[in-house]
Amino acid sequence: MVAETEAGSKSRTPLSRERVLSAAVKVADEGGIEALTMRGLAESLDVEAMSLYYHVANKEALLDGVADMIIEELLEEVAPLETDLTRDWKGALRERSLAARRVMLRHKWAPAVLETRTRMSPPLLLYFNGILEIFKAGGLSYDLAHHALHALGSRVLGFTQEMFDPAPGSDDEEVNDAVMAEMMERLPYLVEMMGEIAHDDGPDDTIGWCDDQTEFIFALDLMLDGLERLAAAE
Amino acid sequence: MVAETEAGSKSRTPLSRERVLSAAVKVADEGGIEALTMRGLAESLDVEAMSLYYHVANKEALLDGVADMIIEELLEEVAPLETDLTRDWKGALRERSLAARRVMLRHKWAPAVLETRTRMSPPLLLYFNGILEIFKAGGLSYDLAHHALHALGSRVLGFTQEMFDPAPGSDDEEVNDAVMAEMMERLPYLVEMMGEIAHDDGPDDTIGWCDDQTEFIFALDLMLDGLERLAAAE
DNA sequence: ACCTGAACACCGTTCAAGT
DNA sequence: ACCTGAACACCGTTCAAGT
Repeated sequence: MVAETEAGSKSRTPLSRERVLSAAVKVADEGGIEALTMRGLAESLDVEAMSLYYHVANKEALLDGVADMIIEELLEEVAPLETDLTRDWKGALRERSLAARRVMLRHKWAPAVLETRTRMSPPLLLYFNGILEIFKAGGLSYDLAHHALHALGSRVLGFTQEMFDPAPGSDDEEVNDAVMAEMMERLPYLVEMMGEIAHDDGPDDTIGWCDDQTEFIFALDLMLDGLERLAAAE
Repeated sequence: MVAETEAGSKSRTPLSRERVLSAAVKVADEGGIEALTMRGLAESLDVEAMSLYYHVANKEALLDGVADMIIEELLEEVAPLETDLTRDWKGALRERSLAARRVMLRHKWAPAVLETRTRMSPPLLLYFNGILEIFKAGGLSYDLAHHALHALGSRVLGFTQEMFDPAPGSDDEEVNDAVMAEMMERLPYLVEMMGEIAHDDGPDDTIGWCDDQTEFIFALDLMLDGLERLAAAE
């Protein structure tokens, strides 16, 4: 009787490290990183929690594996970009950073996870090697390239700490005059800035206040321009 | 009979929000952020875990409070620095960032906690207002100052993601030739860089590889110089 | 080789109750 | 007003046992 193959809960495709990690990414994508528990992950795979331990050592190792999944996706996103590095290393690195950012926007939980990983995994080494290739094509010394890697930091991986959510209590119209007056007094520059910037660039997104993409690019270009200048001076 | 005041475990000084938050910082300083549990914190205060909930709403609120404690320490560290902003805004901001970094080095767990806070607390607003004051003294427009805040990001708060620990398995001398050969082939730029940089700056720290302080300052100056150039062009 | 059940040592948190 | 005990719903993880 081999009929149980299609009988629903019985004999599902066997677990594997790959399947566990993919499922983990999916769980985090759908429910956020706090949804990624060993027990919840197991359930999403229609398996008992303890079965996972046969394929990953523990939760830390699971997160390490998940981080590598993201880096690999990043390598794929970046693969089709490689063209004439020698002609425009700055543009190449810019494109690469923006590609990385696209990946991170698909997995909003990923930056936080990557930041907690400390080990240097093979795919990450590969990724950094690719960035160094761009620097060398541009003629930077290894010394400058090394500093540049640190300086660009998480930006070459596609994320910056976005600092703060849209607004603390943006729905409270109850900013009474007393509070406002005190803010004017104690935080004059902040208040003035908010007044000035808010009008600036029209109603492009919901709040029209801080456009992450714009700020990401601003910082990226600021560093790339600075590096170019340093490279020229070497 | 008021003698129980000195009788040891009885009638200790009563809890308060301040005492809870200070104790929380101390626990994290001594045992790392993972030591900061409601139960552990309570024990350090010689109190039951549930007593904490009278002074903080929950653990998130506790972390919010702890983050504010750090920002306030930061404001104190930065207070004695204020001098002639108009003459040298870049230097002023540089000093401020380095002061902030000193605070973060005293509380190594703090950057990770601050990064998870989303709300804009009063002390944080005050801190940002101070930075804006510097930008304005330097003649930057609010538009540029706003971009600058985003670009400098966590650097004005004294931290950068230090990326990676000293080494993944730095104690294994077992890097056999096969592995090394494969690395040379797949990661030529990384291998070459490591060879070149390692010798560079002598045996200053243990590994002599990545000096966080140096990299922090490199990135900081890179951005400040870039901003200065943009400000001059405005 | 791969998966599981029962159990352990931890979490944060509620709620009714004590002083 | 401030603190507590007992209990609940969750964690990650071990270990001996199943197939």
